[in-house]
Amino acid sequence: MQWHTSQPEPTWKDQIVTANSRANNQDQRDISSEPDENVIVERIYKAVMEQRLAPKTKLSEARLCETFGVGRMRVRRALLLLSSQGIIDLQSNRGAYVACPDKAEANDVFAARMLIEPPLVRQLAQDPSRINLALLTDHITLEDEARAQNERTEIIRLSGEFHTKLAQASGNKFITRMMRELVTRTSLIVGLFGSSESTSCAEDEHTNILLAIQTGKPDQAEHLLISHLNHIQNGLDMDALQQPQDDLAAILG
Amino acid sequence: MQWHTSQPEPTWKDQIVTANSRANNQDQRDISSEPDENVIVERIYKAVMEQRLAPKTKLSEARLCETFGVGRMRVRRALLLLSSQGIIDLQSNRGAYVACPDKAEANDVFAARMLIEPPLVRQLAQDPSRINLALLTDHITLEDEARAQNERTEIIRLSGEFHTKLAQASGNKFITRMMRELVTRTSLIVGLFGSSESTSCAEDEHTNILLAIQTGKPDQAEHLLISHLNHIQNGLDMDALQQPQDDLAAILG
DNA sequence: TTGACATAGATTGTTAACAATCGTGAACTG
DNA sequence: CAGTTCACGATTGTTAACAATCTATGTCAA
Repeated sequence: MQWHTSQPEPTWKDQIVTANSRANNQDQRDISSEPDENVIVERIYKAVMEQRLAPKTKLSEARLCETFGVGRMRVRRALLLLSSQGIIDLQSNRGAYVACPDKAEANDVFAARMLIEPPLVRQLAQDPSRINLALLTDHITLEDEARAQNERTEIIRLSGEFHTKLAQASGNKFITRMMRELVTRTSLIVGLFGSSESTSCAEDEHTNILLAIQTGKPDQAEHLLISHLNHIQNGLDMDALQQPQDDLAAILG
Repeated sequence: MQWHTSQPEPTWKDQIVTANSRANNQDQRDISSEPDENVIVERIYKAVMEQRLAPKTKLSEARLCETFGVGRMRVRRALLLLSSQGIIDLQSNRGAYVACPDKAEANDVFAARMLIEPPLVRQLAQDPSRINLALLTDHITLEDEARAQNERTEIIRLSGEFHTKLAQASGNKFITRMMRELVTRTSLIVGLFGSSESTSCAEDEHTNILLAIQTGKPDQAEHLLISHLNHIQNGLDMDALQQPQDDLAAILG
């Protein structure tokens, strides 16, 4: 949890490896031992979502190659894709670093979410019979289980992915991609600026939002979601450790 | 304009080359003769926005290499980025093809725009003094000029980019990226399903939307935009040429 | 001791040759 | 003649060696 005291070269190899201990056994059409770049992207994405990969962590090509047992080409393709999603920062001749959102970017993320998510849940609640409700109810079940067993990383990831699944429930590919990107950024932001207990707030807020959607109450659903987003944002201390973009702070930590 | 009778290998080399006849002479920090992959991405993006590159057009690596005078690596990186933006479809061992949205995807695009853009313009009109209004007024000027001189490709591109600039005016990086992607897809969709005159509708609608924003009328701005989007969507004939995802139709054309 | 400078190591960027795959067309067979 | 098979050319995917860049260490002089 103490990202802030980031070492110059943290040992994140195990973190990524264990992330796959329980691979999602669906959508896995290719069982070949050689994972393609999508698998690499997915694993790093998951590690970021679970706040196991700290911002500014260097992802060197050589390390990734031996971690995933892949050639350099696959790694470079994966890094390019991750950078296009804003998950990592690709610096020319200097390597790839986990993205480190600054204050302005954090504001943009929340502003974008405030713009998109309220109309989204309103729309979901307006016609709950036409959306993929099972996706959401199943998710709440997973969240409850993780919370009951106190699995920290699972809780953090699922807490964020609830919002991605709201978009998924709409069945709209573009909304889903956008939300996924915003939620990923939010995870990085919460890891950077969040208080130690605010990393996985929203105990029953997700449940209440889903309930409002299920029972077809657009106004209530929208209101609950706005409160929820405000709650997350208010739990941040934006002046906490405003790190500069270069890696000076990482060395001085 | 007759995309529909697509040849197996159209000669699009000149189309891309001429696209750069008037390179945007800003944000061009590197004057080296070797364009990096971003330039390639930008040129192909522009060609798609101007509906000069038809859906399903094959973009072979070798051709792109000689077109841009670049090594294969740059081209492949550019293609990967374009595919991550959904502009092209990257098929394993078969090459890169300009994306060809189907009916379902078109519906998703308009649904997403209906969800995002109305709240966006409403927000812009709520506080017109805090946004980048010059960006929009300048754009309208460009649009009028292009229309006055009857420059077809310019009109088409600017007509789409107005919406991107609405997002840009908000100053939000994420909204901008999302809108850019949606607008690009819309351009492909209009080219595929649009009637011959509906490709550049919205003669003064953009002007009126901007006016409502400038004068601080959120309700009117939102209403005008919704009408505008409906107008675009209604100008399409979704059963026009519902092409299959594989390239059979291209051969049989 | 401190600073600049130079060199060595490590890391990333690039290139070219090689391997694998796909599409096409000719030849063959029923 | 229709359909299948096979082989060739073209295109994409991969690898490994090479080049360029950056980082860090160590030396030397002030």
